[in-house]
Amino acid sequence: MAETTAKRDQILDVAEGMMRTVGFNGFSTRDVAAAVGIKAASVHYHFPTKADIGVAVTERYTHRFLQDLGEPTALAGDTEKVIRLYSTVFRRALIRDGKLCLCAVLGAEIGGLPTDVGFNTRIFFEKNIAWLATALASRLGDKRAKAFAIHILASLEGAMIVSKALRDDALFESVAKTLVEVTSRR
Amino acid sequence: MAETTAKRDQILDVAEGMMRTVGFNGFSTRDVAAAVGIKAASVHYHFPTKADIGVAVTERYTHRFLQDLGEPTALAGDTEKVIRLYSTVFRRALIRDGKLCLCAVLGAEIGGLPTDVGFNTRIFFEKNIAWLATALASRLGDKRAKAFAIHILASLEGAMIVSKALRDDALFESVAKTLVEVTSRR
DNA sequence: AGTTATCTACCTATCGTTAGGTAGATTGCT
DNA sequence: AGCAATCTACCTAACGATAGGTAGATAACT
Repeated sequence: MAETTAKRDQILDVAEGMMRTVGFNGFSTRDVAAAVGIKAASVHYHFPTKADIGVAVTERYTHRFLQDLGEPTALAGDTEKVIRLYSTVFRRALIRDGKLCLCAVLGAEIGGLPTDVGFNTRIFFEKNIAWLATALASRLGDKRAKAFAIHILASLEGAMIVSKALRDDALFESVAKTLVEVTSRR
Repeated sequence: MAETTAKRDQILDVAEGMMRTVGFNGFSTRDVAAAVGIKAASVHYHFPTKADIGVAVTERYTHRFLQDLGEPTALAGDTEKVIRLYSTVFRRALIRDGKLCLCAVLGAEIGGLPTDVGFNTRIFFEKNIAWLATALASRLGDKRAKAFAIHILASLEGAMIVSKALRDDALFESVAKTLVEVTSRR
């Protein structure tokens, strides 16, 4: 049962990678199949439709992302620490994987996604705003925490896109740094 | 000569709209054709390949965008005014058109674009960073101006995506407002 | 033997693109 | 001014390739 799901996970890994570089409409199930070393028909054994792959990828991504973040209350509302932690999780995606945040890509093409995949994209954003708002609330207050939460999320998602497009990691770092400076000194 | 180019422009208008909602790989030349009331083959009379449409759309978009911004030196380095003007141009795209910035979408799926279209996407970002940096330089100094420029561009691009995905214009406004607060009070 | 995972082989729909043609406007030549 | 040549802007029809997806045989593991 441990090794049985290997191919299924491989499919998700490959599909996630492709979604994060070319978008949901930029690859085919055959591309995924070729990358994991099986035939296209076999992909459909694990996931009946391409949309199902999208749903599974987004669910797993959101779950992992929040797991990486940990408990929002663990940082005692320290704005700088929150931004540093949050930036680190994004940085891993961009610099280690060389890929954008899945939901930055999906959010950009949201009008062209299967309904369920679009829905999961929204869930990701909602959960992340909630996480950030909770993490910041104890010192900033609910209203200001919410505004900062959206700002942090938006800046880093945008920074990833610009940074990746211009192939310059320093741009992402610049945004992360400015974010700390500008929100801590208040 | 005035009416002759109507269809060509219509094609660009429709294609831009589609690129900004479903991404470059989310629509077909037939979709464009149907929307302008001609056949797919006739689209290729005006633009040999789909990539050519992408190139023309990105060129026109970048040109218009910079034209809307005007001269960067006209704002005398006033950070608040720069952000307000810049936000307004983005707001028009999001709230009036109900669509994302073209290059936010293209930047997100840059790995899946024809080379020339990806190239033009980069040009857009470069020119916008340059515009913002120039607009801010006289009061902030070159280094800080560059950092702020990237931050403003990234935040607003990201804000559009999150705002559109969650169908809540207030999120964009919140980022624009926070941006002013956080960068003016320095 | 039964389940799980994969295969071959195929289907239908659509993709971007091309070929070949046509009606009507424009141009160049006499 | 008349007429042939050319151009513009579209058309129908079809191309080969690829999309997502399905049915049924086959292999592998327990």
